[in-house]
Amino acid sequence: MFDIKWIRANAEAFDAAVSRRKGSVASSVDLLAIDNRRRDIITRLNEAQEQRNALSKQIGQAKAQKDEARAAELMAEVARLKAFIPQGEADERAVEAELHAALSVIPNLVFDDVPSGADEADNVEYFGRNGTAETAALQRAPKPSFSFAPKEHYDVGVAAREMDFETAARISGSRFVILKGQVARLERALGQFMLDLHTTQHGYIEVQPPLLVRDEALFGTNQLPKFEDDLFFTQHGDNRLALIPTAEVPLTNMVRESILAEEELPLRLTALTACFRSEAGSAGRDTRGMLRQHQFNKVEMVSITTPETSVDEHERMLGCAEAVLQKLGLHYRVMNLCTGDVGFGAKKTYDLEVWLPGQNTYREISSVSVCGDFQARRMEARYRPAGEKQAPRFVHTLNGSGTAVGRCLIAVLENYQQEDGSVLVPEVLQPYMGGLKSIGGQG
RNA sequence: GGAGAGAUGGCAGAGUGGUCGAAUGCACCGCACUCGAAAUGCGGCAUGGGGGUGACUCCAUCGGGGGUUCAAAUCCCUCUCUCUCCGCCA
Repeated sequence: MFDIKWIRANAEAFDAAVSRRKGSVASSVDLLAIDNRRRDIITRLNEAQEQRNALSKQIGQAKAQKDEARAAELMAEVARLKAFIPQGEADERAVEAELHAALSVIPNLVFDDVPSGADEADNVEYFGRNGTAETAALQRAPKPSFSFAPKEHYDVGVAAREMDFETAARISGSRFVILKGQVARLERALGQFMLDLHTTQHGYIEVQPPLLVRDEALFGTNQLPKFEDDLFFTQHGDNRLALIPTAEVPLTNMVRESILAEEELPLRLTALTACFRSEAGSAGRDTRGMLRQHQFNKVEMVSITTPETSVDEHERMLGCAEAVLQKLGLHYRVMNLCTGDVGFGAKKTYDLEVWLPGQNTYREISSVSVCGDFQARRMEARYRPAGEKQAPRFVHTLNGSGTAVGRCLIAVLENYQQEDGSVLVPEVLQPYMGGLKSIGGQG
């Protein structure tokens, strides 16, 4: 959400930055035209209100002195203004709504170090600050090699038995899955492992948030008004609640309409929740297997920071997500998303793409974004800087998956599969699996 | 689901139609007193918007929205939320 005053003062910079965004048609000329109308209406309305207030005050004084004649005279005078004020108020409401609607659909401006590009093909691999392909490789597992042709996750022996799409479809339709037995337990182990890692090693506070949220919360994290079609809604009476598409929504909105003390920042929150997405517009894509589901589990991280620290926090959060894959021994790469691929609310996004040998490709498993004050403005989330009499400032918000549990399950199944259809359990998950070193083996 | 009460500044809490953006207390900041601190005294301390180079000034805001009135924290409608009691329930 943009500040119209900032656009007014930085019109050229705004237009230049907006033009880097694919398909964005916002122009400062149009916005400032609305703003000029708005200010004109406000100025005239304020003048009329000022007169009314002054006269009303005199009426009060006249009545206090029992001067009814004088009061009646003044009341007649102020009656003239009555014709204008309600109209002026209505005009102001209309033009404020118009401006708000126009500003609501403008995507965030990206940082200068976001590469220009049209789509994901133009994303640039990232090796960390001052990092290189060599230094990054030292921290990451290499691509696994196989003495047989690795299968896709749904064909790996144990998964073929315990991943049930047919039954799920009978109950709920396409893009749902039922996990059973050891595969279900492995999924649970992954979620527990990630949550424990972030809470004990990375300083995040564990949260169990609501999974159903209001429109206002969705506006705060930019799902509304532009991306309503991607959501599922529940209906009760005349009201609706949305099923969260990501825990980013409730976690980030925890600070909405509040003024935090600077000492409370950074505020780091994490949650393991189910996520629900309609996947409108992706019909026919990734239809086999559980890569793209209407419902999936995800561990989400959210950080609320001061403006000065958000960029560093972004790198830190990327490291938190990477730690998950490093400890699981999964090969991956990090992509700095180009202007055409960065999400609506982000100033910059890193995607973690895990290697899937069965598909012989990298697939997104985590997305880590820094949003600046974009969401904070939509939520009215501020903090009061330490020190004397400082005015509140908007916080900065960041969010990242750490990581998508369902997709991580796929990665484990494909990367740790054995020729006999069994799957080795990564060492860090074994405590969560009752010490099992492998699942789906004979006996 | 039924009945009732309520929502006021960072917090607590007055204020039931006119000079109220709002008493008082706490917290916080500054100054005085003090070797220093505590205590005490004095002063300051909401948010958003319009206008002005500026000192400054005007408008709006007492949970959200709408209305009555010359004038609304105060009256009416509505929504949201909180609390109490009853019922039901994981």
